[in-house]
Amino acid sequence: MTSSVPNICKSCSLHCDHDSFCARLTNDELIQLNEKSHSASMKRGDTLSGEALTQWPIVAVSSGVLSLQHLMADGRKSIAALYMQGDIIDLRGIANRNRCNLISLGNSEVCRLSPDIFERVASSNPNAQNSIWSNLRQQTFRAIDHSVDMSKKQALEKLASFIIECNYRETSTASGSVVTKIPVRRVDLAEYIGVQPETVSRCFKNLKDRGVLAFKNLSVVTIHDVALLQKIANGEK
Amino acid sequence: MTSSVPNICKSCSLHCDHDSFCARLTNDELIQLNEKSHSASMKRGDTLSGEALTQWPIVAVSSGVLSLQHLMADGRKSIAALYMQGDIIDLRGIANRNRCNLISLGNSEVCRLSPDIFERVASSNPNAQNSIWSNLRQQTFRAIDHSVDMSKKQALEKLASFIIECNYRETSTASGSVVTKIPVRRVDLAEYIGVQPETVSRCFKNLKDRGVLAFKNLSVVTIHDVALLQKIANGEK
DNA sequence: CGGCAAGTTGAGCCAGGTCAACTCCGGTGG
DNA sequence: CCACCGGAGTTGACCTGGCTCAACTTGCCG
Repeated sequence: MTSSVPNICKSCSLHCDHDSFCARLTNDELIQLNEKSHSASMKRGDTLSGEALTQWPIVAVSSGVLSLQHLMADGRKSIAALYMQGDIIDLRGIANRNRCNLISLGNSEVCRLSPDIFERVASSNPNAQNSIWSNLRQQTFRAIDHSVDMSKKQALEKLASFIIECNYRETSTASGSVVTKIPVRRVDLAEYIGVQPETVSRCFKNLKDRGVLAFKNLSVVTIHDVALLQKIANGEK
Repeated sequence: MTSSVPNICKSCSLHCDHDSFCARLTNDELIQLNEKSHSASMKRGDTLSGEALTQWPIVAVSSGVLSLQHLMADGRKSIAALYMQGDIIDLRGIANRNRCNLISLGNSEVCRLSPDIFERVASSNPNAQNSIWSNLRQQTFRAIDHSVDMSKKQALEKLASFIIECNYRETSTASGSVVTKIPVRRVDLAEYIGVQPETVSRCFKNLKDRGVLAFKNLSVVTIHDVALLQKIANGEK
């Protein structure tokens, strides 16, 4: 049996990107996993929830941005987490907790992995296991940092943190780049950092007026004063 | 070689509690891990940070409550996460992110595991690995839920969520018990839910006045109306 | 029975929520 | 090519929940 990379994986960032999960698999493992998995394109608003998540609770993000959304009884909506390229969303066991949906915030490519094969590969391939573990830990740290941001920071500080986070998480061609893409709409950003869209707008204006950053367009900003942005995010002045 | 459980483990909740990590180890594994680990008692304010965490980034909580604290530039302090009995705190890789400390909020017993042995056991014992994974996922979900609570809820709702979370995480003798221990001081609670101590006090008063709960003493409450508490936590009325 | 830390209560103030009006922009059809 | 439309983002005016600061009460330990 010749084992060659499945076609669909050849062009997938999860396979091409050196330190993501799929890149660590042997060809055989990749084939097995691929056979039992579904890859899918999603567009803004497409949702995975309920049944779909119970049966296929593991989703790998190849491109785009997904959000985990919670809905409160009175209709307040909030984005609990953002997932981007390389994240492996493992929602097994979340059913015990609050109901929530996985919603794409734009065009995105995902791969819905078979839990069985995923688990099997994870325990037989330590290299792959490390990758998963490290990604999961990163998600935990991100969630923890985010909850700190949400609990103590004020709006401007939250926005600054968010921009820095965007810059940091960008599939950084040149890391430390000062041109950063804001990969979500204003209203999604607002839901993620827990303020109103109006407030986001005002805070962006504030940063622009102070010369901290400039807009190329709505979704691309140039950071003129990284140090100051970091100070703001960290609560100085 | 006779393999018997190390003395120190015999009385440790991590070993006795059926579904926690240590309980899943073979005696040999337990002995190996124990040899290279330090167990320690901590009291209120005792801190693990910097060097100590870099070299020994994995801490298992046997009893008590630990907190992960972030400090902002202007002195605002905030508790990012609470760890209780059975949690395995794996801080490997957190150094890339914000500096933070692990601080005990009262008397607690911890076991600082050797990363090497921990990793080795995890990959050779799938049963143990499952336990670790599941705990880490729970931590992630908790952090995500918490960040939702922080970002969109108001003080009363946060407090209600916190009480429910306490009740849920209690090493529940009888689950669903309406008597719940608040395992932290008011000021720590306030830092965790991101409000001022004064506000915590006012919200507790509110819940008491409405008959939702009653105090046995400062740290033990009886929930008289679980349904209402849940509604409040979820933002109804 | 002090003495101190922890928690509570009160009064005033401000960051950000709310609501409404307005602008901007891309798509569509006459 | 322009007029129109609808959704996204912005701006302004007002209001309120929770922060602040200060005084007071309670509980715990020697």
